Amino acid sequence: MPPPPAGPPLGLRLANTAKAVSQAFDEALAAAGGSRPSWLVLMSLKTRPLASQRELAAAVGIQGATLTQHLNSMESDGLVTRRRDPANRRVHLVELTEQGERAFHRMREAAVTFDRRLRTGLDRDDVTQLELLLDRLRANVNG
Amino acid sequence: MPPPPAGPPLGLRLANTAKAVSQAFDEALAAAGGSRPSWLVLMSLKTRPLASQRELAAAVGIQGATLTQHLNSMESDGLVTRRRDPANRRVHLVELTEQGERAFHRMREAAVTFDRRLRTGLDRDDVTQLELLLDRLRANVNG
DNA sequence: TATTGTTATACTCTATAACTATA
DNA sequence: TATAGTTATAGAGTATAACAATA
Repeated sequence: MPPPPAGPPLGLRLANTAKAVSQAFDEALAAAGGSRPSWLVLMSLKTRPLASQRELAAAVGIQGATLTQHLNSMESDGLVTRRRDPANRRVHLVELTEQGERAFHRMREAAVTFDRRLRTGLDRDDVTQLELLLDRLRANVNG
Repeated sequence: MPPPPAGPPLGLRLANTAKAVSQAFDEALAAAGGSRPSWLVLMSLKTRPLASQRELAAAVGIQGATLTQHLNSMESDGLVTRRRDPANRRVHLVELTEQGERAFHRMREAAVTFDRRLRTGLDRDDVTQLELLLDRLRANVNG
């Protein structure tokens, strides 16, 4: 069994890289007038516009009550509206406003630009390899 | 120029993986009675025991005032002591107590065990490759 | 004046528990 | 009773600004 390699442990290196990348991404989103949670919410809504808030929270990876907080801000910022589903009045349908659509497009552009920057100097094989390795790390901690 | 690959963008995948891995690591540290900031502080202190708080904050990657908050908790938990440097009384020397030493060893063991789990099924080339790719991502956003 | 560190305060993201409305 | 969502509250981690102590 080989000894572990030198330098900081893998988990710490991953965390440090993710921190640096996430900060840069958050700055890019902020420059486009957004934030990470609002971006994740808008992206999920554009993917499945009719999701209930429960589905939406699960898609974003947060609790329902946490989602409510973000939706409150987004609604008071005029990005989304909530109305009851006539078919089941317990369910609130979340929909993008015109302004929400524009915000989504601005953030998407920022995200695409950021991802291009992130990939600089990586060819397709590098990206595939990296994604594969990341998936294996996740499997190792989730198992 | 090839189109970007399908699926979530690279930055999002990195963030998601890092979130899952970080949560698992935080749980492992918590089970050992620690937390991420206290682990980073203790690790930095063991590496350079005489660092001033400014150096320490920089090593951990946080602001000086933020470090003070963590040191306050750690001091009231009996893990560290602060005393003025006789040579320059502006500087506070941070030192581990006996209890701090024991906490460090518990957390280190948890971290080593975690890293072993994280590497499951990865050979040394995989790890090297992953570290290389992470470094390139970081360089891309820092540049 | 400059440097080191602390205190006061606040922000963001998150969570849990108790609640309301609906079924 | 069960489900969808909200409100109230709290906690962790972070930051900035104003301050005290020291040089």
